[in-house]
Amino acid sequence: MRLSEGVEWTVHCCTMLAGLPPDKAMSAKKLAEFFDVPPDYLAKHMQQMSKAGIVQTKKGPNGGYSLAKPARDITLLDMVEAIDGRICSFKCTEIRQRGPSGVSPCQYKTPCGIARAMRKADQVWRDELRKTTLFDLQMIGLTETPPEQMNKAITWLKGLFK
Amino acid sequence: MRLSEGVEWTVHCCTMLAGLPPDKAMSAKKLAEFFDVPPDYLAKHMQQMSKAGIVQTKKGPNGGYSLAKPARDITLLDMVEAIDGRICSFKCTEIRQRGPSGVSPCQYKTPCGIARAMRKADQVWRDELRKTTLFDLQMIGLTETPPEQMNKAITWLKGLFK
DNA sequence: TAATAGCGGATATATTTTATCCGTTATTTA
DNA sequence: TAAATAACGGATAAAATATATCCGCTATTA
Ligand code: SF4
Ligand code: SF4
Repeated sequence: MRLSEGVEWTVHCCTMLAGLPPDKAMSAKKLAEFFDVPPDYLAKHMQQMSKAGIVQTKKGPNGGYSLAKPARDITLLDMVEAIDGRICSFKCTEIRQRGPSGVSPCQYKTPCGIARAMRKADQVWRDELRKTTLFDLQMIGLTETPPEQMNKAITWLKGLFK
Repeated sequence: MRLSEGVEWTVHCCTMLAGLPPDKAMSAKKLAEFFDVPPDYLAKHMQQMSKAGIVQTKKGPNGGYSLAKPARDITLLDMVEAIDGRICSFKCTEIRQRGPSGVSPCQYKTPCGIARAMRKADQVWRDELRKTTLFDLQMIGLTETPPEQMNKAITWLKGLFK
């Protein structure tokens, strides 16, 4: 019951992209360098973000990733689901149909109470994630990032786009 | 991001125990037989339920598991946490401290916005699971279980306690 | 035309989940 | 009192999943 670490990576990447000058893109390689994570693996994750329509891509030199839409229109749920999918965290293996008391599948009309409660909880979890947008995260980052880190990051970015 | 199947098993087992005649217990072996799951593995899970104080145990012949408290006082969350633990589904690896912009750990005073939003979502998920009790599940089971299955189950249980 | 960059598929490695086994202690029944 | 039952804990083993790398391909830019 744990989110893949790719979620942490890609959300950070999107926050980075949200702060980029307009019309600028950042390659997976550079993102990986900035966050000190495995470049090829991060690239895989970013490709999922691309397929999910969260980021857009540009090939070739000076290409890379940029947001596909305004940060206000990208929710934390969008990013989580792009990496970890939309399937409910509870997977019913229908054990009620097995064993000495099992009867034919057609007699089970509805998902049982257990599955319903689990799905409801999964739903409220997703609803909560939907409330936070990338814009929110960007604002929090801008106000809470230690000044020293902010300066270092800006310097590093200037070197990138010089 | 998936709950272990032990959750499904043990919740079913607890529902079974909730329906048992008072002063009766059911062994892991019998529970496994009823639900057609691996006996040793189910036993491991039931031991976790025991450690969590959800079920009580009795050794020796005619021993086994029974509820440690009224079904109304056992929540779905209790059972989920007994198996899958209480740690938040989002694990932050502190990548903000790495790479060319990282600064010393003491400069990060609060968990960042990402971690906070994730923990909040985790919280509402647990809050929702807390709303359903074993008693609720028992009632739903009693009203929704197909009659044929109910009869088979009762017959099987009579054989057990004859 | 050379270098860059995303993409998809194949593969390797690590970690976690699932499952089994065994020796121990406690309890009941015969 | 002996034999059977059952929980418990620890040690593995097997399977599945998550993590990570690599390669050839196409598109784009300078
Ligand atoms: S009773 Fe619910 S959780 Fe159990 S097997 Fe059926 S659908 Fe799954
Ligand atoms: S910014 Fe948040 S998610 Fe990212 S490393 Fe720090 S605490 Fe973790």
